[in-house]
Amino acid sequence: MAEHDDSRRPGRWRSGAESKQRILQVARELFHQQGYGSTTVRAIATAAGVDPAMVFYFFGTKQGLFSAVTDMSGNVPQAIEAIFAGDLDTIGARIVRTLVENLDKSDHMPLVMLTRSAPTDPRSEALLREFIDREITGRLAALLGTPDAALRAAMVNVQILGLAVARYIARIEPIASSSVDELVATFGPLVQHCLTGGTRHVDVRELREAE
Amino acid sequence: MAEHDDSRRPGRWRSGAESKQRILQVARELFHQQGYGSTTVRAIATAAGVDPAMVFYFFGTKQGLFSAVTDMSGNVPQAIEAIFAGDLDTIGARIVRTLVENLDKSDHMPLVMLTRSAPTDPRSEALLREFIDREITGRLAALLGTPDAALRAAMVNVQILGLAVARYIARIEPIASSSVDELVATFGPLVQHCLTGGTRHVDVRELREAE
DNA sequence: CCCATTCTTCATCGCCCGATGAAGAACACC
DNA sequence: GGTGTTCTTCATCGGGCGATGAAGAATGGG
Repeated sequence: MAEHDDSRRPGRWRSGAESKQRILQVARELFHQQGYGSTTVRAIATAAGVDPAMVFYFFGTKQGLFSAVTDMSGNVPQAIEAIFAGDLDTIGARIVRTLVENLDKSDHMPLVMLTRSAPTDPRSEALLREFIDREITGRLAALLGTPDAALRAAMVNVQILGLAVARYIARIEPIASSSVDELVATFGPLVQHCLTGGTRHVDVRELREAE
Repeated sequence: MAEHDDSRRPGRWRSGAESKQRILQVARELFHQQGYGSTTVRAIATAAGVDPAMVFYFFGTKQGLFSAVTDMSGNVPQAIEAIFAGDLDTIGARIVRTLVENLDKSDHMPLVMLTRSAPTDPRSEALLREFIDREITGRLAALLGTPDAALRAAMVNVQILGLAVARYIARIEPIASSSVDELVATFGPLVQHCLTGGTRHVDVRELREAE
């Protein structure tokens, strides 16, 4: 991006759809890096080689652009689908691998974007909560079927959020510069333990009436 | 806060130190709730019943105020000290309890404040990283003394960050509305497992040459 | 009583923000 | 070749931001 000079004159330049795509792509990147509040429409427009007014022409408001960007209709649900396809014994590693691989691509995967925006933007906070509830907690709870499923899913959520923040936001070592395989080796078993590990402190009566 | 009306006239009103304290207190609260970028000096001043210029009079810049607020010279290190005082077998529960109790007080404890600000403020990101490195990773690594200590400490960091984000930022259920005891019961053993659990994938040779 | 110091207010500056509205340039169609 | 639609630019508005500087009011010391 950023080759937007050479004497632009008014009038039709690109197919419109192309400009829209450029804006979307740059917006994804900047929102991903800086979150909603700290990303300005003008910065997006400049980086996309486009007049700021075009952003409003295509998306109405800044929030409209953000909604278009955080819209989860891409292939992300597909990746999530693949997690729950395999067997339960190795789902921990699959969760960690899918998470880190998708986040490393830095392309879309709105989770980091939302996590970055949630602290300052109430809308993002709600979106993040809904996303996790729907795509993680819900599916995990359904998969497990045990009465402590909600609790186990919550533990996995903590792993996911902690991993995302440690690697991509706070950039804590050695998490930040570990390879995907190393992270899977470290946190895969941990997540697995959260889901299918010993009953820990769970009341036996609850388990009995569930099976 | 917010009773700042009744015909204020220019001149000396409070002891100065009192105004400074009011500003600090309100700033702590707002930074804690909204992070650095989304909290305005004007909002702090208004909430403290004070002219915005006073903030700059006392603290120079907005960043100066933030530094004063995030200064870790209070009793927080003391709370951390208590964690490492007890024995290693129950340190997991102590970590979780201390973390949640301090965060619930919402008074200072800059960890959430920094976590909220880190996504948008590079300074906060650095501060957060340094804080965790110094107060958590360093101490844990020294306490364990094993070659995989850094890795285990990193796992604990993920737990801490994940717990903080899930409970205080994304507000994911049932983490957000659990009691302290419930969280300790759930995550204490998990943290303990990270620190003193089975060797998992760790090479046996490394463990041998450490003991 | 005066004066220096400390605290407080006010007016304002310059900047960047999100957003609007009009006007112009390239195209498509007939 | 005119005509209407689509895309693009430009100028601008209103507003909030961080920050500054001067001036005014309470205080305390001599």
